[in-house]
Amino acid sequence: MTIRLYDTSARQVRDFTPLVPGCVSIYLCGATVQAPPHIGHIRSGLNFDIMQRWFRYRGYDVTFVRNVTDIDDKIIRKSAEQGRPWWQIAYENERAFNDGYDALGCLPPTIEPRATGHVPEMIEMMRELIERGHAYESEGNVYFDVRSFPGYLDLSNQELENLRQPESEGELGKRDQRDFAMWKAAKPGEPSWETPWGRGRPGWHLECSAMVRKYLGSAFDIHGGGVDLVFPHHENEIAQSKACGDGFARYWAHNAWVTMSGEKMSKSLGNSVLVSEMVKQWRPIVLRYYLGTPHYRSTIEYSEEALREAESAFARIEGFVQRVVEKAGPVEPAAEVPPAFAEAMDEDLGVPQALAIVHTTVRQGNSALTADDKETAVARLAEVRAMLGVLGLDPLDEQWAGAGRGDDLHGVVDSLVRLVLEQRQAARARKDYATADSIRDQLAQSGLVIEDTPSGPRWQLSGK
RNA sequence: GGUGGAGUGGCCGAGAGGCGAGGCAACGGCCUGCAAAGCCGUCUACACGGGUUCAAAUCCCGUCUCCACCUCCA
Repeated sequence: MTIRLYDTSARQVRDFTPLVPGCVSIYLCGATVQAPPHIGHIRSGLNFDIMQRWFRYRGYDVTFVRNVTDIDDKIIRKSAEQGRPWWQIAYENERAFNDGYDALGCLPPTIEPRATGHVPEMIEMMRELIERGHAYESEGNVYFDVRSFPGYLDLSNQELENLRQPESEGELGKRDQRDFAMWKAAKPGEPSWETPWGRGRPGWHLECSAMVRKYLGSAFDIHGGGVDLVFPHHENEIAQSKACGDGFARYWAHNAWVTMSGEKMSKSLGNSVLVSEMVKQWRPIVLRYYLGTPHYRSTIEYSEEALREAESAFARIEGFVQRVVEKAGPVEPAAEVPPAFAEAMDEDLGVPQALAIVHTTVRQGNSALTADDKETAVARLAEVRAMLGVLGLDPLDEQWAGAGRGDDLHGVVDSLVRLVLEQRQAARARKDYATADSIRDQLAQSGLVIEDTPSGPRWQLSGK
């Protein structure tokens, strides 16, 4: 019954005990909105969406914060290149991210705070850190003194001495080259905010520390993000927050990425597959199945073939759902998922094993359907719907309603197809199979798959 | 150089000392006028070399290959 999670800082799976009984607070590092999302970005959102859903299923009251970092070097550079305000570029991409999350059925976070909306909180934090001797101002920049904080690099298990010496690029006045900027002095023409140390803008890490404190308090349960954030981003967050006296995150969860030909998909490598392109080629629910069902700590190697497999595998589940509903009418999800499914999910969100239970249940349901055992088939479907609901993959859930289904047209097409199928049934009755097959072929050309079942023919779109 | 991760059958993808996840594909069977869908069955694998053990994909030692992070990153 206890949920267990792999904790990056402990480097092992740990029992999850919430800070406040019955509640779980999650902070996920969301997007730096300097470009539209590729499927790797959305995978991260998806992994934590499933985490959120599982905690809810287990009865927790979930507070889920997913931030938007809407100011950074690249946004500023693009703004200059395109001659458009920084906030246009940031907001445009923020919308693209949200479109992606929505398309793949991610539940909205409790709040989605933006970095630039929290400058006063950042200033307050810097003031505290300077007072406590963990930070210093230099030429309008505010740097964190990494040697002043003994726990620095504990999360990534590194030694300060082993870090490669970073190149000092425009970051002058550092006491140690490994000190990082919390605040950057404004250069001419750059967006800037007023502070006690002059005008400037946030560095990359401060916004998360400030927003965590504002929305989740000085200590909270789970901090998530992609593995590539472990260092420097999360180390620097820890340094800032803990040096202020905050307890900060109690568990660290990091998702693996999506690779392309073995290499990490990333904007800078130019091997990105944009979500907006993917949803044109694949049904969103199939994309969700593909990106959401491997374990969150396993790399996904992108391939068209794997996507086609996901499509077939999901069609199998979906076919079962449809056949039961056609035969028995609407079926509500069961109140509880099968115990084996729950066990798998409890153990560090074992979605792949949990999915095996879904498939096994589908097979049992299909057998019941063949045996005309309606009661068992309905019971299995109720379980399947409950399990798919936790994974966000229930095709009957209203979140997917209308997606590619064309509600109004469906009825019209259905009656037209039935008319044609009556002709075919008549042909079959008089054993005129040439005509019957020809009708089936023509319907196939129109994109319809015909199946003859003991209770009559049924049709569906071939893309489903 | 430091730190973390990976190598599983035709393919994808779990597992982490015994009781063979699951899916896709293929093949055979049942069903079907033929199909489709479904069901049953077949193919039974853990990078390499040693070791521990009654028993190793799993633990230990060594080797190889790949990936990631080391101040842009989900």
